[in-house]
Parts: sequence; structure tokens; C-alpha cells
Amino acid sequence: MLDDRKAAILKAVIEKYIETAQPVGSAAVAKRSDIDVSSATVRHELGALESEGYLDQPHTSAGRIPTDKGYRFFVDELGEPAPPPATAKQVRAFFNAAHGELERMLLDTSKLLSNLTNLAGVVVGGSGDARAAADIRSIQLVGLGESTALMVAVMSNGAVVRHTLDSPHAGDTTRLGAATVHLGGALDGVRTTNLPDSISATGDAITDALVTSGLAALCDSLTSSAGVAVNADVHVGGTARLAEAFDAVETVRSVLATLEQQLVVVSLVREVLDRDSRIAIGGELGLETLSQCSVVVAPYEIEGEIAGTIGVLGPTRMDYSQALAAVTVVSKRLGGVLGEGGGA
Amino acid sequence: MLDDRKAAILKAVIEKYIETAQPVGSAAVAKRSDIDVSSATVRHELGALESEGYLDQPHTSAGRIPTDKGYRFFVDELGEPAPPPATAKQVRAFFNAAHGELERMLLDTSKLLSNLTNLAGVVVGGSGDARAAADIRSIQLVGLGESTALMVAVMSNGAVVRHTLDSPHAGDTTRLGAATVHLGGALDGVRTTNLPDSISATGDAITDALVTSGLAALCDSLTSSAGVAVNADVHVGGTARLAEAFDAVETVRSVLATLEQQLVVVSLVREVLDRDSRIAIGGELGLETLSQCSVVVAPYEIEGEIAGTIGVLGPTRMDYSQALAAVTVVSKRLGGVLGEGGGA
DNA sequence: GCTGGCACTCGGTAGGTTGGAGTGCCAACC
DNA sequence: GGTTGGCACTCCAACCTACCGAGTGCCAGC
Repeated sequence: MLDDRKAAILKAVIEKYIETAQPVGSAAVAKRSDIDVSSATVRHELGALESEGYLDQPHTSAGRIPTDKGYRFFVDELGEPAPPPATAKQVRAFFNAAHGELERMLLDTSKLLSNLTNLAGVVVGGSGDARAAADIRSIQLVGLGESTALMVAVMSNGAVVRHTLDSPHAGDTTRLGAATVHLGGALDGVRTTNLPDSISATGDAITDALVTSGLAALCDSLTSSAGVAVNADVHVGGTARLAEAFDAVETVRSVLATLEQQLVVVSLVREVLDRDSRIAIGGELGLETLSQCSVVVAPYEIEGEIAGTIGVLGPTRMDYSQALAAVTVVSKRLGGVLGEGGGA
Repeated sequence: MLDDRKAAILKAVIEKYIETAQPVGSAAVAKRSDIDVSSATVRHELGALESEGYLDQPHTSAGRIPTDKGYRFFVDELGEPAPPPATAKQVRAFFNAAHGELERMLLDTSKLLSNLTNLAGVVVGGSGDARAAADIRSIQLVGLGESTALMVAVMSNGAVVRHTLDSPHAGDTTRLGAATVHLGGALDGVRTTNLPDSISATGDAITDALVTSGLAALCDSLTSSAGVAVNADVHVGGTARLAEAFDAVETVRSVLATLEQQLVVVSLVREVLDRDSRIAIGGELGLETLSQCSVVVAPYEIEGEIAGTIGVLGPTRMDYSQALAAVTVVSKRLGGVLGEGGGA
């Protein structure tokens, strides 16, 4: 598609632009050691690259800046990421010190990603496309008021899901206990992907009603976390760094506002993975408000199964190489740590 | 301290400044219907107010802008807030539609506050100064791996706290079950403020060890949420609106970065309430990065006990009256809804 | 003590100039 | 034919300047 020289020049322009955030001129490209033609020739090629849509020119007497298409070519040429030692070290230190809650860990991981890349970090627990692959370890109904109870379930990966349920019998401690026992018997060890539609009767109508409500609550909280993703486990860290990444205040505002909508973040991440890709650039995200952003994502696996997704979000002129390296190494280590702690 | 006329003029300046964000001149003040002296007289008073520290002048030929001290006087004069009907309506609609998870509800409440005031909304669950006043409804140990278990406790207010614990016996399902039962017997219905230091022995050393770890985990998760506040239930919504509130990008960045530190947010809110106040202005916050911000807070009560704090954060030139009204009405309704659902 | 008048200050804006970075094109060269 | 240095051209950004107007402080008069 592009001959070697064009590709080299495009790469040079993009690297320079990522570094300086300024339009890149032919002289700056020609100066590079891996380009040994004159600036006039570079100019000629730049013109060609522009008419092919890889570059853009803000105005006549300015240098070129990459288009989404230019970035796309650039990242497709990117080889396997090699995380710089400093990054690797920081990641190792983080996961050695890590302990405790799943949720807190995911939140901290989003901050780690942000620190490593100087972008916003995103962690989506409970998977992107498949449902969270986990077994139920415990399920329980706890009465809260006369007509309100709470369903609390613990998964083998350490996740705790909960959902309130309204029932006229929520004050009936005995029956709640019976329902809890019955639910536990029927669901303990069951994969969340394999939930039964109903549970055998106990002989007591009220208990059965509670059991049914409990199962419904569980299904609700699982589908709403993997399906519509209302309750999905979304953590976004380091949003402050976005304030510096864009100079237009309005852009900052709309990007932040978009990131606050967990649903949007989840589908964003999922769509990229659905496309079997790791990187989405600008318009590829399909969101007007994020047209100046790119994301780099990676799924993390616990014992071979996709358990969630991490990623970073920043301006299209981010350091893709660094971002890809960080996301990759963190996803590996995160899966490892979660697997050893809670997966066995 | 200030005679009536000075107070009226100060009030006029502040209201105008809140509205326009521009330095206010003597003519603009004199034009107001409640000021019936000439601009020359106003100028004289403005000079006096400035030398007393209530106002500041960016440069010689500019109008005046309020200082922190000026805002302080202004808010102290503020009467009881009367929420505009639109606000009241929106709040009612929100709480009528509200349902489900405590955490989700708190997060949504922070967004509600943000929408009402056009500032960032803050909700701190689990109280500000006293520990969360709630009874334990259920406590459970769930094995996750060979050496990891999860303590999950449900409170009467619907909060779920959890904490991992490492123990060589975490794989011993039988003993975990025994420990769960024993813990439940000892702690069910106990107030979190009244936790025992230790729990009577069961006769089995391993079970006892698990019981002790479980209690420790519970104490940990409670103190770390009410004490050091590492895990405190902090929700900040509408941060995007801050991007517009300040014109300096650097300010936006540092404010956002500060808000990401949950610990800081918790202590911020707590300190204001400790001072028995509702509003803290600029320097009163004691944080360099927030010197251009103010917060307006209110505790919310569930059945007469302080259960948490809500508030808004924005630039010092926020609409204090509106903010106070919104925070007040939301805190009342929030406490009411939580009480009826989960407090009885 | 209040007021209108007045000289003064100073920041922001509009217009005009300049410098430089960068381009496109072309003729010459290999 | 591809590559190169040269050159005229464009256009932004920075700078300067003048100026306008908002706002002040002060003062004399009511």
C-alpha cells in the first residue's frame, strides 16, 4: 500500500508529532537519521501522503499532522510492545504490594495504568463480551426491613454482587434462612453462565417465593453487569491527566462527561475487543465526543478465561507504543495475581 | 461589624460577581434598586471594604472581586435556603424512581447534586466523624482459594463490607462454616460502634483462629472505612462540570487530581462538619490545590443518626444559595429513602 | 455626608508590521 | 525518472502601537 519510504516518512511524522504536539515540517523529517533524502523529496512524499489521507495540513504554511487513518497505519505497523524496564519494575512493585479487595484492586489498577502512561486508566471488571466466568461460592438473603431484603452472592473470583429485593416476607427471618440454605444448595459451585431457570420447590410456598426472588435478583445483578452493564464494575482513574492532554476546555469537559457514563465506557471497551483489536483511534470509537481520543485495551484472563478488560484512554496523539506495552504487561500481571488469590 | 449599607454593597458585589465572573464596578452596584446612593458613594464604601479585606482589586482600573473573607460574610448572612420549585421537583422525581443498591444510589445521588447545582457532587457514605451507625445483620466467611477467604458482612443500612483474609485453613470448608456460624451468633445485631475485642472460644483451635481473623477483618474494614477511610464509600459525580468552572487548565487538573484521592475528600468533608459548619470557602479548606474552591456540605441522617455526608464542590464564586438549598433538600430526602428501605 | 465632575490609570482590543517556518514548483543534475 | 537546491509565495504568530473605555480616587460644592 505504501512503499517503504513513504511508510518511514509517515512514521517519522507521527513520532515527531506525538513528541511535540506541533505540526511537523519536511525539514524535521529529513533531519532524522533513518531518512536520507532531502527535505524537497520529503515534501513531495508528504504531499502524496496528504492526498492519500494519511496526513493533514492545518493551513498552507504549516507542517503536517496525522489523520486517524495515519495513526491507524502507524499502529498496525507497531511490533510487539517491549515495556521499558522502569515500567516493568513499577508494575511488579505494584502487584507485589497489592492485596485485599477485588474492587479496590481494580480501582488501583486503573490508577496504575494512568501513572504508567500519563493517560486515563480504565478497568472493566466482569468481562467485556462473555459473562464473567466464575463460580458461585456463596449466596445469601439478608433481611433489612419489613419488606426489603438483600441478596448477596460471592463469586470464586472474589467478586461480590448484591441486589435488593422487595418481598412482603422479608421480615420473616426463619423463612429467609430456609431460602438461603436452599439457594446455597442449589447454586453453590454453579457457573454463572449456567444458572438454572428455576429451583426445585421446598414445599413451603413462602420460602419458595423468597427463593425465586433471590434467584431473580442474582440473575438481575449478573445480567445487568455483563449484559446491559448497568452495574458493571467500571473504574476510571487518572482523569485529571486528560485536562492537560487537550487544550480546548470544551473538549476536556465533554470527554470527562462521557467517561462518567459507565455504560458508555463498557460498550466502548467491548466494541474494540469485539473487533478483535487492541486499539481504536478517534472516529473509530464511534462517539462524537471522543473523536479526539484513542483507546488501547487488553483483556485479562484468570486461569485462561477472559475475566475483564483494562485499557487507557487519551488523545489520539498518545504514545501508542508505551500505552500498548503498559496495558499488555498490566493485563498479564493482573490476571496472574487475581488467579492466584481467588481463582483456585 | 459592617453597617447596613456596607453589607448591602458587599452583597451586591458578590451577587453580581457570582453572576458574571467579572470584576464589579461601582456603577453596576449603584444601579441596583436596593442601593440608592450614587456611584461615588459606592466607590467610597468599596474602598473601605477593600481595606477591611472583604474585597480585592485585580488592578487599579478594574472593579472589585470578593475575597474569601467577603464570601464568608456573605454566606453567614444567608438565610435558610428555600429551594426553587424546579429543584424540589427534580429531587422528588429522582427519589421516587430510586431503587436498588446502596452504592449505586449514593453514586447517582452525587450525580443528582451535580445536576442540580452545576458543580461537582460528593457523597460520602459511612459517616464523617462518628462511625457508621448500623447494626450487623449478617457476617460470613467464604473460602476463595487454599489460603484465601473473604469476610462479607451486611449492615442494617444495606451496606456490604468485605475484606480478604489469608489463613492456612481457608480451604477447610467445614471449619469456615463453623466459624461463620459462631461469628454470626456473636455479632448479629451488634452495633458497629460496639464491637467486642474478642469472641469466646469454640473449643476448636483452628475454628477459633478463623473466627479471630474474621473479626479482625471486620474491624479492619470498618475502621479503614470510618477511621483512616481507605475504603470509605466515596462517590464524586459531575467532575466534568469543573472543567468549565475554571479557566486555567492547570487549576482544573490539580482540582481533579485532588478529588481522585478519596482520603482527601473524606477528610475535607469531615473537617467542615467538625467545625460545625456547612460551608468552607477557599483557603478555609486548608488545601493549596483547592484554594479556589468552596464546598457546601450537609450530613444525612437515617432514623436520627448521622449516616453520611453529601456536598458539592465548585469554584469560590459558586451560587451558595442554590448549593445550600440543593444540598439541604437532598440530604433530607436521601436519609428518608434510606431509612425507609433499609433502616427498620 | 452625599454628589457630580474631573483627571488619571491601566487593561484589552484592533490594526499594522515583521519574521520565520513551511510549502509548492521548477530547473538542473545524476 | 527520481532527486535536489533554489526560490517565490503564503500564512501564522509574535510584537508593537495607539486607542478606547471602564473604573478609580479625589475634590469642590451642595
